[in-house]
Order: sequence, then C-alpha cells, then structure tokens
Amino acid sequence: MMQEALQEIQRGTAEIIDNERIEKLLKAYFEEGKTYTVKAGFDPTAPDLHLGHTVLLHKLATFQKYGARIQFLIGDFTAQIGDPTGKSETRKQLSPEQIQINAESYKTQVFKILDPEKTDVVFNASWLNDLGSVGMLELTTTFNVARMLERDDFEKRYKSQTPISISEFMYPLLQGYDSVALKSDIELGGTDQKFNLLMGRHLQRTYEVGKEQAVLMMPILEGLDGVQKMSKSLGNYIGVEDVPNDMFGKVLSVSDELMWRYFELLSAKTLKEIEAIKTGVTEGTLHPKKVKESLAHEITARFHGEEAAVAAQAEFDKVHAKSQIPTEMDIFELDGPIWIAKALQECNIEPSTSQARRDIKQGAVKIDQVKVSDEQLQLERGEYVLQVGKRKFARAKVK
RNA sequence: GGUGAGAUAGUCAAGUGGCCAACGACGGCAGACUGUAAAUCUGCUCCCUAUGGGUUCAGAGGUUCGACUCCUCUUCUCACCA
Repeated sequence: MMQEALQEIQRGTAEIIDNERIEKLLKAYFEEGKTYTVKAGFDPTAPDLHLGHTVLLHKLATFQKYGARIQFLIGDFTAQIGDPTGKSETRKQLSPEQIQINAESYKTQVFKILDPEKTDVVFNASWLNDLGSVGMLELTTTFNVARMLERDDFEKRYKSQTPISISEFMYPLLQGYDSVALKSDIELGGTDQKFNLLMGRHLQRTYEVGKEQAVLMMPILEGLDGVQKMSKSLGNYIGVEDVPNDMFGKVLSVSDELMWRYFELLSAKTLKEIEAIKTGVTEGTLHPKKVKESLAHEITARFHGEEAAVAAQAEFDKVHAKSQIPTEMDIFELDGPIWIAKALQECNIEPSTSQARRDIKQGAVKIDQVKVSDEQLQLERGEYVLQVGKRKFARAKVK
C-alpha cells in the first residue's frame, strides 16, 4: 500500500529532491494517520488554465489521496514583482478586486480536480504584507548575489547584459518565505521553478522552521503536436474551458505515442491500470483507438461531467466515424444568388475565394454531403450545409 | 562613438537587372490510406468570378524599356572594435 502510494507520487515527475522525506511522511500517514502539507503556488493573473497546468493539479490530487492537505497559494503579493522566470515583461498591476475575481475563477476550475475539503486556499499578501521593511531586510541577508546569479535565467541575462532589477531578486526569496510561513512539508512546481523551490528549503533551514520541504517537479506537458510544450500562444492546447466536443476531439487527435504521456500525467487511472491497458494494446486485445477514446472520455467528463462526455463521444462518432454532419453549426444568412466560393468565404470556413476555388478543385468542398465539382456554381434560394474538408461546417441560408 | 553585415510570404531561407507571385525546408490546408490517429504518398499554400488582372521582397525616393536585384536617404537588427 505504502509502496503503491510512493509509486503513484513519483509517477511522471521530472525530479524529486529529498525523496526520503516524502517516504517518511507517507509512512507517518499510513502508520499513524498523520497528515502533512503540500504547497503549490499560482499566479493570480487571469486563470486561463489548459491541461498543461493541470498536470500539477493532478499530482496534488494524488497527494490528497495519501493524506496531504494542499496549500493552494495564490501569489497576490509576489505578482506585484513578476516572476522573472521566462519572459521579462513588466507586469501590469492587478487590483485587489481583480485578484479576488481571478481567485474565484481558479477555484471553480481547480476543484474539478482537487478535493475542496482537503485544500486551503491562501494568499501570500496576508503574511508578506506583515513582514515589514525590517523583515524584508532580514530576508535579504539570508542569501547572496553570487548564489542568486546561479539561477539559470539570471545568469543568462547577466551575461548577455540584459537588465535585472533588484526587485526580481526578491521573487525567489519571497516565494521561499511562503514555505516558511506555511511550514510546508512538500512543494510542487514545474521544472522551471527549481531554483525558487529550493529556496524554500534554504529559508526553512535559515528560519529554523524545524523541517526542510521536499521538492517535487513536474515536467512540461507536450501540446497536441507532441513536440512543443502546450501553450495558448502556440495554439496546441486543450483548454479547461473548451467545450466538450472540442475537448473530446482534441484528445483523440493526439498521436498514440503522446497518448501514453497524457495517460501518465493526466489520467486518474492508477499505474497498474495503465500498465494493464498498455499490455492489452501490445498484445492486440485492446484497440488503441478505444483506449484513446476512454482517455478523451475521462478528461471530458472531469471538466464537463459524465453526461457531456457521453454526448461529445456520440457527436464525434456521428460526424467522423459515420461522416454525418454535426448537430450544431454556425448559421449564416446570405443574399442570393451567391457564388459558391463567395458563400464559403462569407461563412468563415474559407479565408478567401482563391482558397475556396483551390479546395473545390481538390474535391474538398461539399454541399449537403455532395461533392462540388463546378467552381462556378451559384447558390439559389434555400438552405444548405456547406462543408470544407472533414471538420469545417456551416449552415447557409440563402435568401 | 567607429567599422562591417543584413532586413524576402506564418517561420527559416534561396534569389544579385528580364525566365519572379519569387527555389527549398518547416508549418498549415486538402486528397488517398486509416482509427478525424501516427507514418507514408499526392496536390495546394498573396488577393481578385481569373487561361487574365491586381498588390508584394523593411520604408521613401532615384537610375532603367524593365528592379527583390543597381544608387541615395530613413528606420530597425546583428557582428566586431571602443
């Protein structure tokens, strides 16, 4: 039981620091029922979560299964500085009201994965504001510049003469101090957070908290292309707020290889269960597509409920497996008679009439499921279902 | 501050007076095959009712019958020196 818990916790992690401590905590839980705390920090800027972010949340949920209380920290104070990790854009200031709104939005998304009963949502301004200038100065004495510059992106920026603001040095210190204030046993973060996470250990020692947090880092989730990290700007993401049909379809569109990665990092299935599925696929008793469907189902159900997942799957079958038209699609009213290429453009399923013509030539355009061969075709009065390729549909009402 | 190199379509990157709407690669879209996979193969990939027309190669002028290609200025980027 204990071994299984440990394996589940280690599953998919990029790196664990102080694994022994985690073992001890688990042991104390299984033998004496002692709980422990796991901290994870989040930015209060607009919580536009995608599945990449949920990797961390899943890990937190796993911890909850094995006796952890989650300290879900919203970095309202530190947001004023801006984490220098990655981009060094100056941040816009968030009003307290906006932070409150974002925090609420976080909760609705996050509690689809986490157990609210075992989660404390905390704001670091509540103790960092009380630190005062004396406390702040004291904090700065615990670390030195040379070591600060060891941090990867500081080092790069220093070498390349890109400016580093002193306040940015405060960020890791304050994040580390959060662990002091919360007396966290474990902290979770992405691999890019390593330096900041380790700072927690350092400060807990310096402030004699009586323990040093273990650190567990999760890898970056690959996006739909399977190569680059999942991110909104790259357009290869599955948003937590995506509608069920999209979510289901997107999961199903990942490659088989990537599917296992998603299983590892996103599924609530146990390692044993996943292992069994893998065996089934290699032996040919399970069809990979069925397996992927079950994953898509699981993920869709998590964010939209069982019913929506079933509906999404049915809709998907209808459109793709049986190549019928979708139940719902955008409706456009057009003045007729209208040239087919123009109509496709007006319905937003083609970017230009030139592109529309090319697609007609290739046989990619269908009206009411019938292939269009005449690129001069005029649409008369009536209602049509226009289609380009396999997934772009529109309903056109020609007046 | 000095010197040199460069800026080409979504990205990278050829082209150094007409054969250029511009090689190629990646990406994207479509077709075949499939499991809406992946892999593979094929086609397309500035706009326009179009065997033609229009607008493009950082920006503005100029030379020329003709410029992405030559000249001038401007803006920006990079490298080396200080």
